Amino acid sequence: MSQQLNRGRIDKRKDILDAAFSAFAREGYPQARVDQIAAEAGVAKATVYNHFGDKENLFRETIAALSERALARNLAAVGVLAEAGDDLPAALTNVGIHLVDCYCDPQSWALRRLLYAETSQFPDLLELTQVGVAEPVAQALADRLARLALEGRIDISDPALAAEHLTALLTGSLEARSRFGTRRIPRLERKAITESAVATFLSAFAPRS
Amino acid sequence: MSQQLNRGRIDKRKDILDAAFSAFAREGYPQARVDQIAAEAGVAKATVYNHFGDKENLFRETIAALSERALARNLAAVGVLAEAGDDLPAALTNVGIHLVDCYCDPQSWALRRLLYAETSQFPDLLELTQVGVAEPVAQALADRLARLALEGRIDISDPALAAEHLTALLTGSLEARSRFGTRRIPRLERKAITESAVATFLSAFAPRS
Amino acid sequence: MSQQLNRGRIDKRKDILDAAFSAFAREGYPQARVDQIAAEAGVAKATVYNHFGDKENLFRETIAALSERALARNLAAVGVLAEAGDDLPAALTNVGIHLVDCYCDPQSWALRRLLYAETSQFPDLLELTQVGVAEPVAQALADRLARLALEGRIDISDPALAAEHLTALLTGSLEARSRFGTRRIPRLERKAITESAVATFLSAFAPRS
Amino acid sequence: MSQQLNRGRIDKRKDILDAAFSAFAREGYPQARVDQIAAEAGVAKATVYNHFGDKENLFRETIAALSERALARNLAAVGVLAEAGDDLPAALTNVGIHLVDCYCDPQSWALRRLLYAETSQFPDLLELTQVGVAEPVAQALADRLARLALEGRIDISDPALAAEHLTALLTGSLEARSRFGTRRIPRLERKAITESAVATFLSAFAPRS
DNA sequence: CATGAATGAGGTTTCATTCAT
DNA sequence: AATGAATGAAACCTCATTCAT
Repeated sequence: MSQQLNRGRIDKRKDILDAAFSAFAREGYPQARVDQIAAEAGVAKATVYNHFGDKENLFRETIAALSERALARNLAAVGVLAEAGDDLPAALTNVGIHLVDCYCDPQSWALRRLLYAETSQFPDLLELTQVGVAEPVAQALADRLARLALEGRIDISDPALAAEHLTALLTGSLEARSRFGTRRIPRLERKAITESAVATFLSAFAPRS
Repeated sequence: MSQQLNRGRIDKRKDILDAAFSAFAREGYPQARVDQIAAEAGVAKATVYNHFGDKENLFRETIAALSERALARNLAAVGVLAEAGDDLPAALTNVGIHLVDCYCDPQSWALRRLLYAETSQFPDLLELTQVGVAEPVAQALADRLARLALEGRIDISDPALAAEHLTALLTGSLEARSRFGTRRIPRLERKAITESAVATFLSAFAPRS
Repeated sequence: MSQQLNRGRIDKRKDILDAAFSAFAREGYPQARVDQIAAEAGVAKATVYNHFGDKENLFRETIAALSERALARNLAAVGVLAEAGDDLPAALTNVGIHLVDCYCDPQSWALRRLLYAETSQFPDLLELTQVGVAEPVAQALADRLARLALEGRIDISDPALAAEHLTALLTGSLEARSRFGTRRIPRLERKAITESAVATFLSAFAPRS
Repeated sequence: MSQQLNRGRIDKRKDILDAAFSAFAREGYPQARVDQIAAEAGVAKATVYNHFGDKENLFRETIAALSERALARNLAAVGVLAEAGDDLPAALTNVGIHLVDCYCDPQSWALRRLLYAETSQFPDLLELTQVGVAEPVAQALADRLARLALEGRIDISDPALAAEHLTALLTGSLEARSRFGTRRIPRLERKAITESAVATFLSAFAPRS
């Protein structure tokens, strides 16, 4: 079997996953129809079953792929804090904007919606994303804040808590403002949200001179 | 027409709504079966249809009932801030605990999960809860904070923003900690969350003496 | 119980029968809904059952009422031949027009459609209308033609057969032309049909001078 | 793809159509149950839906198949008039018998009953059979009669009208005699009907010597 | 491996009918 | 006698899944 053929197979697998994501995001897990996924992927229904066994497993793999992507994007966002120059508010605002962008990404909303919806049916997926995405990101953010604290640029005793609060301030209003991911928040509004969140955060954690 | 009869009707309607909530919360809208709702309510399937027309409308009315209850509970929680004595941190902690309790109420989680899941199918329900629950509660909290600001006890220029941030700090970590409402957060943990949120909030908005 | 009350009951019964006819004619027997009949009659569904026992019997009584009316109308139509003056073609045309009008009456079409449709389910109704409507009318027409034959004005040996042929010539094209009673045939077209039918009939049965 | 496979598909489709015709003819459209059709065809219910989409379309295709067959049979019947020898009455009687046979064919009755019954629900089917069956047959018969008129063997000025009248005389009494297709008319009776119809027709349209 | 056809299980909804008042 | 509420039976249709090719 030539690489050509393998590529073909892999491509087909990817097509199915893409179609599955699209369908699950649009309709939710129970309402998404395997027929439609197959059609959208341009393959026969049975091919979907050949590749993924059953609908449940197709869902699991779809979620796993989304999680992987979400982790990478969020870590990258947190990473921009590494290059914090002298201007701390600007650096925090910068990372904040990236985090908010991640949070507002359509795929992120789709993932969150699916997790919310299928929490009772697939408790393990929740575990997966908590352990595999949320916690590493929180940890990474806490690490960065700890570094800033060590440098005396902010005054926090519990980096994990500070990270939690920063995240809360950044994302707390997005659910309502984006109507659960239904509405796209304009860039300027996102910027304002971020800036006020960072302002409050710095007010609370600014080092006492 | 005896009161007996009317009572019977009302009770039956309520039984169905209760069973519907239970089923929707447990299985989600698409997976909840009308058969099962009827059985759990102790009525014939057709009776459900006599009262509610179809499954969709039954869902709508279930959500509406939940929203009404959620609004009342949240407004009551915010209301405890009215009796703020001299001890502002204590008063904020008190209201915080009540708000966190509302947020963690199983019915609240069920409502949120259903809204998340059915956002695309029922955009109007989302609107309903935003306008009918979230906004009034945010408004009430902002009003209270404005009063405190007028009294010079906190230093905020934008009460709505302060309310948003307070709420974010209080509830931001609940999603992860309760595993989307799947796990019950112990009272002590809820207290700690509230206290740290209030501490950060006061740090940020304490009046400069 | 005053006559007033009896009248009320009778009226209610008649209302139900009218509504039933309307529904059956519009939807056919299986598709007509008892709910709708009750609603259209302005009574409760149970009242329909109090009066008529069940849907089947309601149908039977509706058909019986229609048949009665159809018989009366058709006999009246044939009756106009009694006053045949000197002008035989005119007299035949006159009776022909009346017969065609009867045949094209919306209620007649409704009755025929219902009988056609429910022939297998209600063979007795068919019998009823054959014996109770079609045969008496055919007989009456045959009698009139026999009288004309005796008077030497037409040359027929078998009056029943002549009646059959006259009826066939008059009504044979109505099914197609009215699209099974769906389309209203204009008066002028009905007149032309009648005249050509009578012309052919007289051509065939004119006495050889 | 072997012929075996294609054959299988076609046969299954035909089986379903046969079963559908049988059920519709027996019970009428609304009372015919898709379950039963599937069972009678020896396939699963879903297979019926795979092939025909829904019950309504299955009905449409059933009617279309019946119409096609009816057209062929009727045109063949009219065709026998082409071979009219010297004996005109015999030729007309011959075609008459064939037309009556067509009319009395159980499938013809079933088709007529279904059309009568579903005229309001499926006006297009009526149109289909009028334009696709009744009119071509009438036209063909009129053509034949026109030819005979040209040859001076009958005296008609309007062939279409003559065809209409001949048809009416032939079929006018069949509805009543066969009890709407419920009773089988014996061959001898059919012969007598035909002969008397032809006799009357010829009486009316015999050329004046 | 990919596919088209087939299927069994099950879900929503409707409707004729009855019961208590 | 009249009604509003309740019900059981059943119908149409869908969908995840398998099988033969």
